[in-house]
Amino acid sequence: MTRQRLDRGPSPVRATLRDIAAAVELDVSTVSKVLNGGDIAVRSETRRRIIRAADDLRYTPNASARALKLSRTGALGLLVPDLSNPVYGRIARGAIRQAESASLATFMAELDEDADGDASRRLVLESRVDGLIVATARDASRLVDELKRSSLPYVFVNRKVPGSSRSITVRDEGGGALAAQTLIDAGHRDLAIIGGPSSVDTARRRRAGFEATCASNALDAPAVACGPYTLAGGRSAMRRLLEQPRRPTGVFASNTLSGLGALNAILRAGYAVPDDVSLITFDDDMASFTVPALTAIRMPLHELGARAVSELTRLLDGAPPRDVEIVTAPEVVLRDSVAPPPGRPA
Amino acid sequence: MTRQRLDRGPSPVRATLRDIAAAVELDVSTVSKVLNGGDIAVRSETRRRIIRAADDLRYTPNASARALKLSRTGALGLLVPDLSNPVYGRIARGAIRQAESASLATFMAELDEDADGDASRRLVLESRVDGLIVATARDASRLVDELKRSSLPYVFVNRKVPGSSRSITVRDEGGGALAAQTLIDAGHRDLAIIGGPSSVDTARRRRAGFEATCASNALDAPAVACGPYTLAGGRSAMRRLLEQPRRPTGVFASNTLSGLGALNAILRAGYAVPDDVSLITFDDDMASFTVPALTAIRMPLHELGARAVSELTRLLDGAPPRDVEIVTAPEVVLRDSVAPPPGRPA
DNA sequence: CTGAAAGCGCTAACAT
DNA sequence: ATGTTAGCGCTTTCAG
Repeated sequence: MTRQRLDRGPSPVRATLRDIAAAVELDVSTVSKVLNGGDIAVRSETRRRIIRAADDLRYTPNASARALKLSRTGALGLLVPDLSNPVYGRIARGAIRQAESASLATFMAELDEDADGDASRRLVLESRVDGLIVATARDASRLVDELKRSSLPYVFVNRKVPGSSRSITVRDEGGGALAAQTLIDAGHRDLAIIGGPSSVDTARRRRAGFEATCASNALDAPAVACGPYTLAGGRSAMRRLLEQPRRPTGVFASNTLSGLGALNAILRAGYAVPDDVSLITFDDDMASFTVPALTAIRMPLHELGARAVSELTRLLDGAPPRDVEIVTAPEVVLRDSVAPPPGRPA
Repeated sequence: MTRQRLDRGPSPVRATLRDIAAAVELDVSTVSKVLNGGDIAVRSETRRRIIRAADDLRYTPNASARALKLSRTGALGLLVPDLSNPVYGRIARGAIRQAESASLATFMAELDEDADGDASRRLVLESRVDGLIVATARDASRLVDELKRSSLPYVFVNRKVPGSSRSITVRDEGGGALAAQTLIDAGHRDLAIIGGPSSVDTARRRRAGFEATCASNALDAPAVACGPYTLAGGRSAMRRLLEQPRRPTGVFASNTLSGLGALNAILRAGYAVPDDVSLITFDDDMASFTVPALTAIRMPLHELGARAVSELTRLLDGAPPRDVEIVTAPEVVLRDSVAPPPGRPA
């Protein structure tokens, strides 16, 4: 049996190094060297011929072969809880683009509703990825165990994980603070916050920032109504706030859905926004669609995703993990839901 | 130089077939056979030992090696225009889950804003995927050329492509028809539609269904205002409709953003929804967040994504491509924006 | 400056 | 019932 590979016919589906080598009558190893590094000892005439042939044959290296040889796949995994949530969509966008500019392909998996994170775990067990970005709030301890065992680089995004310094976050405290300041600047002194579950660290940080700013402006502590970050959660939290003896005039809903729920509750209770109560919300996704359009705090989610990837590539290069807080300041997007409190027009 | 591989130490990062073979003192090929097919000629005692060892060593086959050998990667590519659009998020969800249940990993890339679809093209050129799902409205001819040349299976999702029978779609006509019927059932006779760009085939189909239902109910042809599927587009289309001599009492906005824009325009023009004009919109994503909450036509997007994957796997199995229309009927989600026309209470 | 050889982990046709 | 062999496409010493 000869070592010669059978002729694959006139139009090979995809050119390999061997095809190029044959075309220029050189060895595949030479071709490989030229096509990879740039600065190897090779006659420039030879180099030209090789490059030319590669071009003609539309050569692209086979990712599997390279991965097998190098133990590097050129791919990363991005794990999100829920793709139909635009917040994760925006984070994913940022990540995917950054990955592309680092020539990494992106596997995507949903981590919630995925029993034991099977899809994600397979990505690492089958060595499909060089690293993982975990953007889920849910407890993923099974997966994280697997990650530790496999010594695969990974980062968390938008959540701080105790005992693990590899979290990429945005300035949620700053966002909360900005919300408070915006209401205070409009003249409000009776503030309230619709918070999230205390188990969610972004929720805690937003609230902390809000409360700190109230304090530093010598206001009474704001009323607090917490609940799940859902439409219904925001609605019922808002109802509770409206029933308080001293009804707040400025309310911060610390999440998009909460904000929409809150608006809903206010309007249905017969109050006007912003005439009776001002409302400021978090994350900018649907805020412009309501009537009145909601003033909102916008976080640099796109950058968050991008940064997660660049931190991951740092790890791939051997750097030690670290926590990163995106310093880009949150912005307030002024729309129609914040005005001076009643009886105190601007 | 010996052919024996160097000892990798006590705790190999990831077990290979060779490790198992060593453990049970059999040949790797035997181990491979047992772990792959189930029904090969192997002593059941041997089989047990192998399975056991594989289990103990937590063996998972290396995807790159297998891909290289089999010319099958076990991965597919999902190309969407914009991940921050919840419509594509929902399609992606459905696709990813179905892929998982077919043991396929999912690469994700955005096709818009990606010069020449480079990321997507690399997926196919580098042989990273077994097939592609193209869920983008944009012209992707460069990519499609590449696909044809590479003879890689692919399907389009949510768009019919002329001269190509591999489109997975939902019943957009049915959705349009259902919108019309809903308004007609509420008593409306002066209908209008806010349509999309005529270059978008889903937009055309929604409109066709709407108009057909008007006709079959012996109504005058509805007023039509087309524009881009954006908030501003919907707003300005609606303004035009409101300025017409014979103002429509029932309006169908054939896209989510258009619907939001339309609501906006109506309210700002000083009309009430649904008292002065009823509004029904398309896609259910943000419709429940508005005040009043919008009645909407909900399409089976999740199923659309899932079906795209199952059609793709059919192609992978050698079946010829075909167009598929998801027969699951659109649903109307009744909320608060549709009521009988003014002067004709229920 | 270029080539020969070995091997990444896996599978499959062909022995034995 | 199990083993041998070859090779997928690539990179990387090491020799010439």
